[in-house]
Amino acid sequence: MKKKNENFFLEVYEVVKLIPKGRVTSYGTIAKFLGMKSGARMVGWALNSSFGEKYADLPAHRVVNSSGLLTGKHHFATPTLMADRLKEEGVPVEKDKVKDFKKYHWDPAIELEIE
DNA sequence: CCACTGACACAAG
DNA sequence: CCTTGTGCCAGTG
Repeated sequence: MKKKNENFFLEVYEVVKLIPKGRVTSYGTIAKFLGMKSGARMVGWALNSSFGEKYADLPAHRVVNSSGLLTGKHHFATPTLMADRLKEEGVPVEKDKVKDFKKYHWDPAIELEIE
């Protein structure tokens, strides 16, 4: 028997860590990339489950919802940390939302294929 | 075992 | 564009 979907967590972390600077992705994209089409919630759950542990290196601020909205900013140390960090990375944020999200959207299934 | 919750996504109004 | 409702999987009480 397998070890449950624990591997799923690691996959999420890996993908998130692979997100290049100045780029953002969505929970649904990661979920789909991992094969969980409807597991978008699980992605966020996975992050929240390990956020603050050894995965502090996890750039969760680069992960937003399908609309580019910073839904998880409330879980950061400060609600402005996420938006502020994205701006530092070079991603314009407008009203807790990534500007030109489509343009900054990073898709592992595609980007990783090109590399 | 059942009910509620959650860093979402999609459809309809 | 915004709000509401439903579906999804897993965890917690």
